[in-house]
Amino acid sequence: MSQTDTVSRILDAAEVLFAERGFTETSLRTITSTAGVNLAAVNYHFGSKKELIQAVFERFLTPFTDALVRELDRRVAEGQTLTVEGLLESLYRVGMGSLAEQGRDPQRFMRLLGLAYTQYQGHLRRFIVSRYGDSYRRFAGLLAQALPGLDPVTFYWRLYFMLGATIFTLSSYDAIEAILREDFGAQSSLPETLERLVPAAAAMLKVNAE
Amino acid sequence: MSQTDTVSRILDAAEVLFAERGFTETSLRTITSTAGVNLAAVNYHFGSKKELIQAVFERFLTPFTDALVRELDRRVAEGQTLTVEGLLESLYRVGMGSLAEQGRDPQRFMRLLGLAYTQYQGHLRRFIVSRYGDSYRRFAGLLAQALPGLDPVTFYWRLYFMLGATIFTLSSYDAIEAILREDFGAQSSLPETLERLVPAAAAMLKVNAE
DNA sequence: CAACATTTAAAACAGTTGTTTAGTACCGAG
DNA sequence: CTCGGTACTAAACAACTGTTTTAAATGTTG
Repeated sequence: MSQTDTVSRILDAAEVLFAERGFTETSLRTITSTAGVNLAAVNYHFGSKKELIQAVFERFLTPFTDALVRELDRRVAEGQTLTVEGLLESLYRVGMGSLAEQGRDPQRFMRLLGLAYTQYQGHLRRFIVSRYGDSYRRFAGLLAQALPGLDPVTFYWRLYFMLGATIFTLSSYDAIEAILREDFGAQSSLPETLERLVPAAAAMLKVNAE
Repeated sequence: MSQTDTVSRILDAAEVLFAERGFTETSLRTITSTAGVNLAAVNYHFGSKKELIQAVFERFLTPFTDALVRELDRRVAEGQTLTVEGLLESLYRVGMGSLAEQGRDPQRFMRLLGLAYTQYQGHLRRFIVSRYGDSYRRFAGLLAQALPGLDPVTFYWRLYFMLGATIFTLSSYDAIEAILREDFGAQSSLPETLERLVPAAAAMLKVNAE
């Protein structure tokens, strides 16, 4: 079993288990046994549980943010006028795309993002902000440009409202979808939900703007 | 030290610590030592840690939902026409009020609600749904009435978008407020944030309605 | 092939977890 | 005063936590 094999087997197992139960609720023994590797392999390859958690996030935040920034750069270079809806669509489409490429589950990604925000793990938030803050500000800046006439403080609160709606909904996607299917018999896919989210979030951002 | 004293001291400490760090990250020893009571008192009075968690939620969800339902009943009985904005205002005002009455911190309440949704505690979600599902449906029903012409599935997704924006934002209120204060020097209070949230959430709910 | 560094393995480590047990202090009723 | 039950406490319990150590296996390079 080569190194990359063990490392990625650990990451795969950790990603799934963390998303399912959270960080503290997932022991290294659970991770290594479902990954089929030795317990000590985690500390050997990653150093500590903390660093394993960060590695899990890094593995799918990096391709995502890279793809997002590339997409934004492309659209700006082409001289496109970027609307609020267009930017949200880019965000969601790139998110789906960059994950689907790797055969990764987008909902798992969202559950992890939700955990990163709510859990008591100072190191994680610090890690994410320091590593991906630039991409975040790039997106936020373009979104602010598409919303002229909005004072900055209001804009940023709404940005958080939007993030909340997105992360919260998608991280509980399975549960919500199950409830709606039971009550209305109507099943909806993740892309459909994002199609509902774009105009709703855009409307929220645009109140009193322009 | 009377029973009620010990019980409520435990609940007070648990509420603060759970909101701060989460459930698994808070040990019974931390709770009992900050409460100034014996370790075994938790299991004696509550049975288990699980039941302590539920008791913490019960203690402030019950007055909140009771007050909300009373308020909704009152407004319906008076024959008021309930708008989306009016309903959201009721929700937020009652939330603030019923907590302020008891001298409880509303943000802590929100952090706990956020945890209930994101943490891996099946028993908690089940407990909350079975205990407070009726009040939830009462509010959702009135909100749906205020949004005629919206198909039920779209309505429910938007309801979750709204919940997400609310819970996510308010549960990270301190962190967000700190960032905005640093970047813009503008400090905002919780009521101000709710005043921003009402029109934004209402706009999101109302897209294409009526 | 030999020598080296990398990787895996089993076992032990020290610390923490929630829970239980056994016993003590208390307090009002008979 | 004594009894019966409630409230509390100290101590121990067994299980589990992340991490480290020691040794064996493996692969790579000269």
